[in-house]
Amino acid sequence: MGRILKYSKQRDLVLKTLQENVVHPTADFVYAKAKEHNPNISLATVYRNLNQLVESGDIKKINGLDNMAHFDHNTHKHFHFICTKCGKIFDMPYDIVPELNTKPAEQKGLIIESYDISFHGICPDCRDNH
Amino acid sequence: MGRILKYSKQRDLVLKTLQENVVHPTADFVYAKAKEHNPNISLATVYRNLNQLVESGDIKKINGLDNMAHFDHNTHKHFHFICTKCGKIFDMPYDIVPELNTKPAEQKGLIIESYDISFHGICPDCRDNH
DNA sequence: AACAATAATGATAATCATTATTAATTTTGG
DNA sequence: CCAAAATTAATAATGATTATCATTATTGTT
Repeated sequence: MGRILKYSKQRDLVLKTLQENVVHPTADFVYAKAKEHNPNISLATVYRNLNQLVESGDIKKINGLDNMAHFDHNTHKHFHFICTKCGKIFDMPYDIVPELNTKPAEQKGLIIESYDISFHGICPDCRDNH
Repeated sequence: MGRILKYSKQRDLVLKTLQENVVHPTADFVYAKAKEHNPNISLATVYRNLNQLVESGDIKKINGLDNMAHFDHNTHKHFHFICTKCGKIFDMPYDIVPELNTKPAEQKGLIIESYDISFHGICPDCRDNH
């Protein structure tokens, strides 16, 4: 079981930093932003708290975009669109995908509990600015 | 542009190793298997050739499962099911997902070029062997 | 308010997957 | 066979993330 969490200003700051940034930042970005409010905060503390917040379900981790983990304060079910030019991440509504036919999976004996979708393409900025 | 590829026994071995293993192995696994046929092959050579084969479209790279890249000799369009217990990866047919409604994305100015879906759940083995 | 138990921090070392470097070898076309 | 260029093996380097550890902060209880 996870150990009992005690309050900490740093964890609070990490969470607020994530919530105040619409982007889907990396640990490094959160570290830089958090430092503006607490110059003494350590990178390890940011990593530790991000992981704890993921563990507790307060935020989500996004893997596989580049070689860094990104973090998302939006815990509602949704998907992501990643621009293949600039790498920025956009949210996509959950209902873009209709009900799936899980029969083929069930026939194989697979029990589907969830699914993630990542869309790839070009964002408005990269389309317009050539 | 990519440079001209010359034949190499090692690249051949890496590709064959991938094709002969139904699993979706990591570079480490390919390295271990390839070593059985060529004990002198280097890990860097395996990485280099895996990346070249991805580049040339002969294989695909799967990111975001764990902290390691997995490789897939199946270049047909398909999705993946990852068992949350054992981590094994299973193929899912492409037609499990019906046509998507891309209107919401287009209204935001996003141009969708492709999408990946990863299913998560329990595989038959992990379900049966409790 | 002081105490004891334990979680959290900051600083930094360690880890681990992947990539870069480089001298020697292999491939390929002429 | 030759020369140009790609490939290799071995290993160092990189970069994100995690572990370690002495010190500090939090929390519940006297």
